[in-house]
Amino acid sequence: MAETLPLLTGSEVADWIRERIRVGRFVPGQRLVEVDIIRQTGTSRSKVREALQRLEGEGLVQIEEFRGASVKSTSLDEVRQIYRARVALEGICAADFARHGSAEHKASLRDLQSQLDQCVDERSPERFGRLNLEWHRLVVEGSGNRTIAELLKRLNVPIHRLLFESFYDEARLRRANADHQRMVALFLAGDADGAEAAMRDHIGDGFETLSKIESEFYR
Amino acid sequence: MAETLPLLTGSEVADWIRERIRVGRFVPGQRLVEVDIIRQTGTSRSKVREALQRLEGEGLVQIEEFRGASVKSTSLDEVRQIYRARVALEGICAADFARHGSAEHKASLRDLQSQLDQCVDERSPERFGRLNLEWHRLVVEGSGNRTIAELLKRLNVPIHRLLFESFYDEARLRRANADHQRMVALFLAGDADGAEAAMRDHIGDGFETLSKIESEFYR
DNA sequence: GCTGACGATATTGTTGACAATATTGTTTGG
DNA sequence: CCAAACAATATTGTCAACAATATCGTCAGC
Repeated sequence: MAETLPLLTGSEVADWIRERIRVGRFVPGQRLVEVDIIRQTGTSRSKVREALQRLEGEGLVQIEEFRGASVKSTSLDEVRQIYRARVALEGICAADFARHGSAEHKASLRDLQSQLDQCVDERSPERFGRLNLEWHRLVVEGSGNRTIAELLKRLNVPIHRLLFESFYDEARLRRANADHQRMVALFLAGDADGAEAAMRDHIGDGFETLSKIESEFYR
Repeated sequence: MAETLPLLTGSEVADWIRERIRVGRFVPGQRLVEVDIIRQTGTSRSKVREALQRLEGEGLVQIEEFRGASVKSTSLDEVRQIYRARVALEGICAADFARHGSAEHKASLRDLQSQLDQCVDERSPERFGRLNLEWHRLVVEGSGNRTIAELLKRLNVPIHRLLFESFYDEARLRRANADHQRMVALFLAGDADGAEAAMRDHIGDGFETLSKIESEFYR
């Protein structure tokens, strides 16, 4: 069960830690003690230190002198800022995807959408959450902008768990899926402005829902 | 002249390297040999290695095993992607600044604009370039979104020198300043949609100019 | 003269020991 | 019992030595 595989490079250790933060195995505020990570990953200290420095560069952990690394906590206002960035970036990706996206990408998205439609009827918010991530990732990929894709990947790490929480509200789930359906139609029609506006509304809505959730997520 | 001051922390060494990349003292493709940086900064090897790993996390350098770090070069297509991200992010900052920006921030921007106006008559593209950076930074700061500010700071590092080059074209400089003047008016009037549209056009124009410049910048 | 093999040097990767600091536990005086 | 001073431990920061690999120069053979 526990993945105590021996990791090789410092970058892989960073991936390992990032993933654990993403899924909530390491929670905000938690201290990341070097020895513990060495035990769990089977790597050397220099690799762990390298990984932690990398993650600090990404803004995911903070390092205090002689006190070590800890998972950075995210305030509600920071979540708002992240969503504002998402509105801007995914909005423009939606426009670019509608305008320049390949027929293959658009077909993939349409297929994915039909899977999402099933989830709504089956009442499986977990699965919906996963497919939802994939849906958004596909749009960004289809826009052909890897720079923005990278920015979004980083932005999403701190809010990953929140995203899933929001889909336990079924009304929100249904509304989100309706947005998705509408956007798929706009993508296929090549309506860039319409797709961008719809994406911005959709993500804006997402934050509205999120900010109302009772959560001990914030500091 | 040469700043061979002894730097203390690894993070400071990273700042030192990043600044030298930004201003073109380290050019794309150039190898960053640890010993050289140790000599120039007066720090130890572990600090330098820490700095380089951090910078790789930021995507500014690439590290190959047993071949060390080198400044990552930027293709024209990557510049395009960066500009697409800027269009999105600075656009939304413009809207937020027009909507929620403080009177103080708006006054500061108006003052800065008058300095820029002087530059146009004085024909000093270097000074215009510096003030232009400050102008954009001020808008983002005024929007109150530090997350986006951080993203933009990173995005701008690889294109910093290109930005200055574009203002040696006087027509471009005059057009840019006219854009700025128009936007300042929109900010003061609180016209969020107008400000966003203007910012997007302005930055889009910037890329158009850039992509026409003959430059050995790209790989 | 050219090419490929070989060795010398340069550069980076890794490990371990030690120093500096923080954290925790204990004792002592009130 | 509480609090402050002190001691013990844990944790991180730093450095230097060594190993692994790449790069460069040299030379033999054709």
